[in-house]
Amino acid sequence: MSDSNIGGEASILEERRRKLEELREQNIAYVNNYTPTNKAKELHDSHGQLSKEELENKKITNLSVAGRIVLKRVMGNASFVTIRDGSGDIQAYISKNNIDTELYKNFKSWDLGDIIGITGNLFKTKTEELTVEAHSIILLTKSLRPMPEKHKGLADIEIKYRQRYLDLMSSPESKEIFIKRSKIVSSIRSSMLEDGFLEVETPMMHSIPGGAVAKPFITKHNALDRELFLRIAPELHLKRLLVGGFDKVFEINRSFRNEGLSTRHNPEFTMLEFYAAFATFNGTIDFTEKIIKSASKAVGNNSKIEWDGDKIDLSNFSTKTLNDLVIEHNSDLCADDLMNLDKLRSYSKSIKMPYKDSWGVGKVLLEIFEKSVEANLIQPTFVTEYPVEVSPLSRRNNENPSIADRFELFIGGKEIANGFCELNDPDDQAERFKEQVKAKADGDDEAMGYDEDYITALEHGMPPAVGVGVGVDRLVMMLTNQSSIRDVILFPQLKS
RNA sequence: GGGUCGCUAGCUCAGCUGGUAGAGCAGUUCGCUUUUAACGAAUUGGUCACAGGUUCGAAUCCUGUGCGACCCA
Repeated sequence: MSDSNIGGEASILEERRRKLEELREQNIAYVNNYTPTNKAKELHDSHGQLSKEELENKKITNLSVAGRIVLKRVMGNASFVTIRDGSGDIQAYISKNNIDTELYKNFKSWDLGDIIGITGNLFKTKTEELTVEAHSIILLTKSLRPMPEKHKGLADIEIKYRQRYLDLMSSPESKEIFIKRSKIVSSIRSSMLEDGFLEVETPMMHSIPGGAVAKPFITKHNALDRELFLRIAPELHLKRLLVGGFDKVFEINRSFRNEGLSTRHNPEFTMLEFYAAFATFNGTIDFTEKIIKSASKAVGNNSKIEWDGDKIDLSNFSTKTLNDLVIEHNSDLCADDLMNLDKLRSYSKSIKMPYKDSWGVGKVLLEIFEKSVEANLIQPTFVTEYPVEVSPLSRRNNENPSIADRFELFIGGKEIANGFCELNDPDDQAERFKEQVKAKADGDDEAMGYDEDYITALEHGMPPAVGVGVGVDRLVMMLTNQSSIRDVILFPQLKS
C-alpha cells in the first residue's frame, strides 16, 4: 500500500524522518542551548537604513540569528534563505566559500519549516536587502511536516483555528492581531491601575451562577460531591470586595456561557469588569470612553477606524436613552406606547417578533430595542435608562423607579460595554432575586439563582458604587477590524 | 432548526453542455556563487468527502449522508 503513496504525504514524512535519522546518528538532532545574539526586527531597525557601503564600513561581525526557514533559494554553490523568528523575517546568504563543504551539502537537504541558527556578518546585497552572511550554520530542530503553502498560506479555515500554530507561522497578519490583542489588554490594565484600581482574581467555579443573565456550564467537584458552575460573570464576587473595603477593583479574565457559537460568540470569552465605590454614573461613562480610546491608541489607530465595512469615529461618543432610540427607529410607536404592555405586544406581533406571556413591559421593550435599534448604532453610543425588569443587579433611578441607572455602549452595531450604579439595598436585591427564581421556575433557564450569601454581604453594607463590564474580545475585534471573534481568540471553540 | 455555498494530489486551486485527472507550490534527481514567490530540466504523487441512482460511460447530472463556512431564526 505504501508503494502506491510514493510522493504522497506518507512519503514526505518518510523522507524527512530519514533526514532526522541521519541527524540522530550524528547525535545532532534537536540541539539545545542555542541563544542567538539578535532578533530579525532588531537588525532591520538598527541597520536597515544604512547603505551597502556604510554597513560594510561598520563591519558588523559575529552576530547570530535563529528561526524557521520560510523561503529557500539554492543556486548551486551559494544559497539564500529567509528565516522567521518571533520578531520578523531576515535573509541569510550561505556560500560554499564561507562554510565547510560537507555542511553546505547537508544544508541543501534542509527543508522549509526547519529551525536553524546562523552566525556571521551583516551586509547588504546588491539590491540593498539586509542579509546575514553565514560563517556557520546549524540545524536546531528538524521539522517533520510540510509548512502551509508558501504563497497563499492556509486557506482551510478549520485548520487555521484547530492548528493555530500553522496559521501563526505562515501568516504575519494573523500574528499581528494577537500582538495587538496583548497591547489592548495591557493598555486596559494600565488605564485601570493608573486610576487607582486594584487588580483581583475571583473564583471561576461558582456554587450559584449569577452576575449575568445566561446559561452556565455545569461541572462537578468529586471530593465535595457537589455541582459547580463555571462563572457567567465575576460581578457578585467583585462587589463582595467592595463590601470588604476595596474601593476600586477590577478583573480581566474569562467567563463562560453555555450558548451557541457564532462569529460574535465564543463559549469562553474575556471580560473586563471594574467596580468603583463612590463613583458617579456620568464619570464612569467618561472613564469607559477613555479606556477604549487609550486601547485604540495603543495599537496605533487614530480616532477614525473601520470595522466590518463601517467607518467609526472614536472621537465622538454620544448618549441617548433607550426609549428615545426605540421611538426614533420605530415610527409607529410613541412615548406612551412604551409603557403599555398591550400596545408593545401588538407591535411585537406586527414586526414578527415572538414574545412570551411572562414578559413584562421592560422585557418586551428591550427585545424591540435589540431587534430594531442595536444594529443601527454604528457610531459610539451610550444607551441609558434601561428597564429595571431586565437589570436585576442595577440600582433604581431616584426619579423613575421603573428604570435603572444603567448604560450599555454600542459601537459598530455591537454591544461593547454594560455598566450601572450597583444595587446595594439588600431587601430590593432579595426581591429581584426572587423574581429571577420565579422566572427560572417559569422556564427561563437564563435567570439567576438566589444567592443568599450575596444578600448577607449586602446586609453588611456595600458603599454606593458604579460597575462596568467590557467585552474584551469584541473590543479587540473592533480595534483590529476583524468580523469574527474566532480571529481574535487563539484557540476558539469549534464544532465537534 | 431553515437557507446558501463548499469538499479534487501533502498545500493552494483549475477541471465547460457527461468521454476515463490537471497546474503551481512542497518532495525527489540534475544544473546553477548576490537570489527576491529565484530560475531551468526531469520526476513522484489521486478511493475527485461518503453511499446510492441515471448512463455504454460520472469529479461533472439526480437523491441521501457526513464535515465545514456564511446568512436567518
